[in-house]
Amino acid sequence: MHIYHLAYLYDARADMSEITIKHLAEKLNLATSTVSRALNDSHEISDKTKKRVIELAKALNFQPNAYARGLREQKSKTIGIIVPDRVNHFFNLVIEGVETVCRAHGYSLIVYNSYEDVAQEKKIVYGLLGGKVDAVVMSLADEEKEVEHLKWLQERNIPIIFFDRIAQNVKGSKYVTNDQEAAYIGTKHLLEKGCKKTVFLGLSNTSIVGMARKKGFIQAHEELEIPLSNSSILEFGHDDVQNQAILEKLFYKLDRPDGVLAAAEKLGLSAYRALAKTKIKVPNQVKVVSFTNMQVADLLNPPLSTIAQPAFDLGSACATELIKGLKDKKTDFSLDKKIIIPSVFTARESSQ
Amino acid sequence: MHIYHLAYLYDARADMSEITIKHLAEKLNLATSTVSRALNDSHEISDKTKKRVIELAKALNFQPNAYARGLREQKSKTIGIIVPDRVNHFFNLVIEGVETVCRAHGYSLIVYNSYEDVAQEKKIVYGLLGGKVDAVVMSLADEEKEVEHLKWLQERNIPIIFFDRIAQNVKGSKYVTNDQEAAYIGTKHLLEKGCKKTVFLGLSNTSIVGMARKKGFIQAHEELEIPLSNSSILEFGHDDVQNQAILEKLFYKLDRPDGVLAAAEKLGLSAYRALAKTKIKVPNQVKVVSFTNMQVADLLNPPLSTIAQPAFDLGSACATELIKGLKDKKTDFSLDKKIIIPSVFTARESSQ
DNA sequence: GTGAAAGCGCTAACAA
DNA sequence: TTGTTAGCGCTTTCAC
Repeated sequence: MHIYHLAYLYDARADMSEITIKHLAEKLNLATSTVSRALNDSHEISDKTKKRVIELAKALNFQPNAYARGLREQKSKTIGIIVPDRVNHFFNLVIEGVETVCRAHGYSLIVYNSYEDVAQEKKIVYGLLGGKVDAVVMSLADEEKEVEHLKWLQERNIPIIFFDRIAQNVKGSKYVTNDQEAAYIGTKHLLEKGCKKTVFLGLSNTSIVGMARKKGFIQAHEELEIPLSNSSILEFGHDDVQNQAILEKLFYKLDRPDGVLAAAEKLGLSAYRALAKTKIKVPNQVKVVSFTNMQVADLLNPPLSTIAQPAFDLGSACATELIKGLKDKKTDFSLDKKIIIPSVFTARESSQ
Repeated sequence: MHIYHLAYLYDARADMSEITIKHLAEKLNLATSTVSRALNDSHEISDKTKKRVIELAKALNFQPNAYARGLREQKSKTIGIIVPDRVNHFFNLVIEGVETVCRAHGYSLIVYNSYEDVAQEKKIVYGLLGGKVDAVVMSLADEEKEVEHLKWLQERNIPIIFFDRIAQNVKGSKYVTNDQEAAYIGTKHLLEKGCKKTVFLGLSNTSIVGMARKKGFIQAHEELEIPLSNSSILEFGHDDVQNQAILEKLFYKLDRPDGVLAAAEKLGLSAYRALAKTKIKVPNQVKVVSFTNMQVADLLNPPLSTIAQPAFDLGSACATELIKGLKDKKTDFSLDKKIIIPSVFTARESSQ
């Protein structure tokens, strides 16, 4: 009775569950090792056997168990990407670039979201040690306070490639855009168009990206010998409503700025909303240049000049180096180098 | 002092690639099974031993090997989500909703992108059989031509929950928004605002979502007894440039439409661009309602009325049901049911 | 050209 | 309460 019950379960399992190499081997009267070799196109297996094996595998839709293979091989053919904000369009484009290269080389990609939180980032990184990924592409969660978890990962021979918010105190390949130069170009645009009072809108985190952009803003003023007051560099938090309120106040003032460089998309939009809301007709008198990747900058009126990062290219460049290195196994990923990919500045003038 | 001891142990293992349960067991003079049980907080292990084990594990930053565990347990504590377009903002919000619930329950999430391509989707699904995920949340790649791969997955006891572009011929839980109703409301808005000649802009795929929106458009006209000509239902491909050209032509005509319902964000934007480009001053005479999740609709002029899907909620609802079912192991995921979460219609009027 | 057997790291049934 | 052992599915020596 008990036996029948078990037999029944076994049969049910046999049809319903997964096909393994062992099942194939039994059906074909071969050893599992032979089947494995045949499926991996080993040269020591006869063409005839290979054909038999592959045919049956296809017919039964055999899929190798990723975990068994990963355990045995000690690698996963998977790379991980850690971004600070999964919903952000910029990072999505980077991810798409990475994924495209991965797919082309038979790698899988797992996306992790650090929510701009170092604690979360650490959790992700240490979890990665479970062998889930062979390598990591990442943009830091926030200000670079802690790096032990990154060094730890590298010591475990899991290479890291950094992009955008790169680490300063960890060696490795770093892919960035020309943030300072781009901010410089954007600011010069404002100044050359006649802006007399420009402001820089930055997020209050001390991210390397924000710093670079601020430097570019200052650099342009210095070069054109235009004095900058303290009130020209503004810092904002993450609360959009509050930010907009501050900006509205700014634009209501009589000595309001006539040129704005926004170092983040959300700040550019907040500035734009604040301008739109000012009842006195200032919008057209204030030029805005914003770092952004949004697809609708050309639809706004007055138009928003933009600095767009080459996100997709950034991602595919990272992945290309990574996978190449993973394959030849000779690459030294701790080599410190920086690759700069230029942003695209688009000036848009009001038609009115 | 104790700490120093642990640090010493750490150094001793520093060159070894990874810490395993076996390493811990040796250091502690315990069996691997004891260590395993201690780490999993088994009740049959003494508190003292537990403490010793957990302390060392922490000090060495032990991380269990995900592949070994997955292989042994035959489950991965991971769920997969398959979306047609990873870069699309709507799907990103859904993903965020799913991820939030997953994290809260200790599940990992892997995102797969089908690129709106059924062949790609099949590849993903069959690859999933490798045991990488315990369950799947998905929105179909395209028109529902093929479903064997989905049924296959279900037969392998991997539950699927559908959302947005749901399957008609596969049983299961289906989470959707009220597309027909939302389109109906949007269209009625246009008609009540006095539009005499309305057009529906849809993508030419036959997705269930597009169909429902089209139905809503027609329903509103029928209800208000306003006749619809053939030329009122327009279908577009995926080439934005070409779409915009077609729309420009449309708006240049003397008998141009004065109301537009766009069933996809990209079409709404193309229509908007086309309107902005027409030299004759038509923009303000044409009202546009678009399905969209973009964050800047309020910045446009003339304003764009929008129908936004509750993407995050959709995602978290799917994940909640899924994980609950995975946990109690009693849920029948082949039960056919539909959960409708309402969209949000926002009417925006021109201030001019 | 093919088979037998070991072992990747983990958990659980069974022993003690 | 702890130890011994088997085995998840796969690849890879080492035999033959």
